[in-house]
Amino acid sequence: MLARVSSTPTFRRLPRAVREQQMLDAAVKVFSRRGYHGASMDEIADDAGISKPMVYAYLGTKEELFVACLHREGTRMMQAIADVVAPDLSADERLWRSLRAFLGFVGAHRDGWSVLYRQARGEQPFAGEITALRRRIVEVVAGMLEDTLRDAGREVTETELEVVAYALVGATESVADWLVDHPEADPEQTATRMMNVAWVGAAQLLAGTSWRPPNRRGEAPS
Amino acid sequence: MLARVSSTPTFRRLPRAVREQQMLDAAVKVFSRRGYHGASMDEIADDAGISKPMVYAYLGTKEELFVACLHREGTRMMQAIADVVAPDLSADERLWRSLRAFLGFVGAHRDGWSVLYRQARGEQPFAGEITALRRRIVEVVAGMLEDTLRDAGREVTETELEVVAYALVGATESVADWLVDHPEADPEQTATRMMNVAWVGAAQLLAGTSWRPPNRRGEAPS
DNA sequence: AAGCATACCTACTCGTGCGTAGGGTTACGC
DNA sequence: GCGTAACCCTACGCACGAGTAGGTATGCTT
Repeated sequence: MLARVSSTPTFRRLPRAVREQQMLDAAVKVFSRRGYHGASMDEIADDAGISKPMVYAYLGTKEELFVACLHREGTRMMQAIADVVAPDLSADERLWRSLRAFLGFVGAHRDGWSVLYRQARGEQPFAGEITALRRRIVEVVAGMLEDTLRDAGREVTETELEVVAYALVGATESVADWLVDHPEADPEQTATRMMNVAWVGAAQLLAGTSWRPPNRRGEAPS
Repeated sequence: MLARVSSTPTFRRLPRAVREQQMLDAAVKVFSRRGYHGASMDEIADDAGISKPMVYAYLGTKEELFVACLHREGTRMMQAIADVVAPDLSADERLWRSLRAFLGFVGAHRDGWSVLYRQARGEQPFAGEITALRRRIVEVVAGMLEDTLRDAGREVTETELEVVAYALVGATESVADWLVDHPEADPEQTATRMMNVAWVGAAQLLAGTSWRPPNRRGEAPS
């Protein structure tokens, strides 16, 4: 039995920490391309240049591996935002910087985060985890809105705030998706456009300019 | 071999069209609860009160079955909107009615459409189909915006329009999700809130009130 | 009443892919 | 140099679930 005929002797044994990162890189890549179920542990192991039992030894089951991917990429994304946002900034500036950082991040890693994120929202085992993350983000956004609103001396119910925040978050996710499959688009400019519709809308709304349903024809009042 | 010991003799043979609907009902239910992969054909058949080969005979493979679900629910949703929108209405009224109908529909079928929709966006085989549908909707929304904008005598690039439309669509989807897991919420009122942020934002924006990125500190101009 | 199409079933095959048993080899401490 | 612990492998067991083969009963037509 001839072993390792030729090929670069890159088969050096590597410390655990390094291999784990390589595995995660491979996993993110394969999960993104094939989806959670479409991805096989064999392919991930193969892509990481390692054999399957190693993956199990280091990162656990497929489900745990996916969570680990989600966790790493999610943390990176949050970090990218945290790096540019300081708590002493005004609410609109905080929102602007977050948006900029977020779309910049998505644009820079066109696969990876946003793809995993979409995957996770569908699959039962992860939907909960993702929903929790999403809720945290919504609360931050709602907080920003509330700050501005308080300065303007306006009262709004919590539900109202929540819905508006959900709308903003959803809009941003959607625009991020758009960014992912428009490689020629500039994240910076896209962020500006997004900020336009989001902030102008929210600001005007909170300032009191509200839209009311028309009652023109055939709408029976109760 | 005793067959059918007791139980209601509901085991009457039913015409194909009826059974197909029962199967689709069961499929939608199971797919929503378990997700595409989590659902088994056995469970769907069981839930429909029928055996597996029947499902294959009438609706084809699992993938085809899921597409059939998507198709039926999607058509129902589109129909709910088409029922209340006439082409001779003003753009804002068209948008308002669509929104109202959409959130009303989602609210009325709290599982079903929106859950399947989320599922489909993640899985590779259906992502294409869903993206196409989504694009059509985005184009409709973009059309509404363009109409209004043309009336206001303002010029905007197609890309700008597309991004704003994507933002609006994403925001609506997100709010729909919120509605799904807030059973106590009123779709009508939610639609109004949504219209507030969407339309006021878009209208103000297209009227020329745009937000510009601040250039306060340390931002080197190119 | 015979014929026939359609509705319907039980009981299989078989691929796929997760997870593991059990064993080799390299580095590092002593 | 020698033990020990970490790294890494080939090869398998096994469950699960999609899809099917082949046969039975029922109602509708003539």
